[in-house]
Amino acid sequence: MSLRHAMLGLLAAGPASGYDLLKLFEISLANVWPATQSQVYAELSRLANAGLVKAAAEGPRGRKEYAITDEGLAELRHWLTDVEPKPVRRIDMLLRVFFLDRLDPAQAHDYLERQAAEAAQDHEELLELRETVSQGEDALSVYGSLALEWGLRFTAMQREWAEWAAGQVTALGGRTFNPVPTDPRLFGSGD
Amino acid sequence: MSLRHAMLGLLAAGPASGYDLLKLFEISLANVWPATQSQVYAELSRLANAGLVKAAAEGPRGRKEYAITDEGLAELRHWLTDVEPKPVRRIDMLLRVFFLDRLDPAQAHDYLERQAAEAAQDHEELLELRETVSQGEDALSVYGSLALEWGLRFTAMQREWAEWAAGQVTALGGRTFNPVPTDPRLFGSGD
DNA sequence: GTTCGACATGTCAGTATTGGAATGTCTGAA
DNA sequence: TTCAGACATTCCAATACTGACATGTCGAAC
Repeated sequence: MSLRHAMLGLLAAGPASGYDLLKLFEISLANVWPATQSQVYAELSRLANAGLVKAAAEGPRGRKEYAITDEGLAELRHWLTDVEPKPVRRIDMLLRVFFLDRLDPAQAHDYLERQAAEAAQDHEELLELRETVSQGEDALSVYGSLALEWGLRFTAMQREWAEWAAGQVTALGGRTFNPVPTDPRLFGSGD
Repeated sequence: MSLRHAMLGLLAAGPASGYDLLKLFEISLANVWPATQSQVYAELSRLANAGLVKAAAEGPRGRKEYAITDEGLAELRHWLTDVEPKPVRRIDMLLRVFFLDRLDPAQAHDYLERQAAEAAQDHEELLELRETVSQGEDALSVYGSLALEWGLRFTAMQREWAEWAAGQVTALGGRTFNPVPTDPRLFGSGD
């Protein structure tokens, strides 16, 4: 239910329409929780239905502004203090690492070097983003900069790891492996 | 379509039943791509339907073993070499950081300290896992250890970041912020 | 000889996410 | 004046994932 709480979090800073929220998602939260139009509008209805937000004003072009309710604010605080965040569970980039033995060592090495390059580029982009954003003094910018620092550290770590792993693959060379055990000796010592 | 390719990757090491695959997911891939029973059996049918695997043998208790086909092997290699992995997009732990200004500074600090502790514990668990697994000499273990090293670096990074961020929040104290801009001056210089 | 637990597969309803289509309004620039 | 582009909402079909339910078999230990 993180989308729901992300929307409550944004609305906690002031009333907004679905359209506004969508822009806020794109500008501030794109790197931690992307959301599509259909998701935002649908969830806004559910939120209103649940009494966590209420219609606050109508504007031109059918614009509908919503404001967070006391109940919504309580729910947001509850989520922040009492519910532990769900850890990231699926990492496509790492999943593939398990199957790199199906490739030539040279191809496996390339894969890891590509990941290093990708991480380096992401790192650069975050540095640029920091320049763009550092003017802002609002809360989203201040706390957002903590998140940005996480991204910087993450991409740096990923780049270093991928370089290291590429080196390991080269060191391993084209050696072959014992079969993966799937019989009654399942997951024994591998000998 | 990562589940599909994860299954092809496992079947590339030898024939297996849905039940076998489920165990392999739990033991080897739980930290990078968890899968449930219903997912595995359903995907196995689709894979067979698409000609990427074929029924290889039947055993007691209705056991059905599948083997990867040449087409399946080609698809696996194509996925590994030509399709870039999808980056992780949703990070619940970081999303919450954006809304920490809705809490007392003390509570925000606690949140970050809890994340540090969580990361430290995950790090310990991975160290234990490394001891358990290091006996294995099969390919999943060898390449899996590259993935494990990623986890070790990731949890170390996360712990350090969270400690740092907790310190930042304390340094910021209880200061207040400018409102998040949502009006015509949208996302200006924040002044 | 029974019974418990591991082996083994299949189905279902509910939720989250994606991406696109459909529709219409207002404003500013050419 | 007209017309492109931003503003603004709603609905839909397809896919992915979760957690539970249903069903049955085999082997080993008691």
